[in-house]
Amino acid sequence: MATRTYSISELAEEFGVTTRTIRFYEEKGLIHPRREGQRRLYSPADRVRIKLILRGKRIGMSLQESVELIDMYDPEHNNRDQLHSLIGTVQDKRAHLQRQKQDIEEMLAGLDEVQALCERGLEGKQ
Amino acid sequence: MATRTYSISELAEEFGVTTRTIRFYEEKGLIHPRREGQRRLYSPADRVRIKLILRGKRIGMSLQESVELIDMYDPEHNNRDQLHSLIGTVQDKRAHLQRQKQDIEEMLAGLDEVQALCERGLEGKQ
DNA sequence: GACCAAGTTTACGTTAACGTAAACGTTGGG
DNA sequence: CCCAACGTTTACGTTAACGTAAACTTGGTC
Repeated sequence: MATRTYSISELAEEFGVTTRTIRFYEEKGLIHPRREGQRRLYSPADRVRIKLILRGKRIGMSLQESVELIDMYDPEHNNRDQLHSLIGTVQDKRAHLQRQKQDIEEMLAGLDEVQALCERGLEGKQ
Repeated sequence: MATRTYSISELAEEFGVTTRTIRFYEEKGLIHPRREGQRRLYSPADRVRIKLILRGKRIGMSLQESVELIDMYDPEHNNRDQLHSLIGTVQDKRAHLQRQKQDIEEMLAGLDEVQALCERGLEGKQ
């Protein structure tokens, strides 16, 4: 089962970024595509990494933060101490994300308010 | 009822930022504190603006974006066209925020997974 | 009156995350 | 054979959001 690969422009278009961005992520050690001669060949795994990085960006994470989060998935952690400290990190990230989620919910509530005010304003002018 | 005011260092400490940051926000036109002689005096309204700006920052908004959102609350919009376009902007912001919220929920689900894996790992080593 | 803490202006420095441009390789089609 | 599309490296430029430092003022206090 020959695993699919992607070209750089293919991924750039899919994710709405430039090829420069994707090369930049490689420069920073965030991804490590294969090479075919000189050309980069991206695996589905590479593609997912990019996707996760961009997801992180959308909620204001730095590239480093995204990578740290992504790397929590792969099991380089073997012994008990590492597992414990990883669980600690997970708790921290969770707390951070929950705070962000609450911020967003407050903003959404604010938008509801604004919209209600707008509609009342329009009603008067009708 | 004499309304309370705040000094710059007071607010800086409350929000965990430097005074430089607060002055920078003023430089960019995000806040307009009164002056008493040379000193800046911040009103409760100023304080809230800073709070909202920092809330925006936490979810990755730029300062400009935060201000745009904050300014949606004050009614400078009088006529129907302005109200309609404001409602449109509200919809856009809402969509954006909902996307971010979903991103966060996905990440939280991912963290649950990681933690479960950790705990299974620890169980084996017990 | 000397001093200190808190505030002020001015100005240059810094970091992240790319943008932009130049100069070059390669490969499939007409 | 040529060129147009796609890719590559190298390198300098850019913007946002402050940090940092220097030099000055001001209000209280010992």
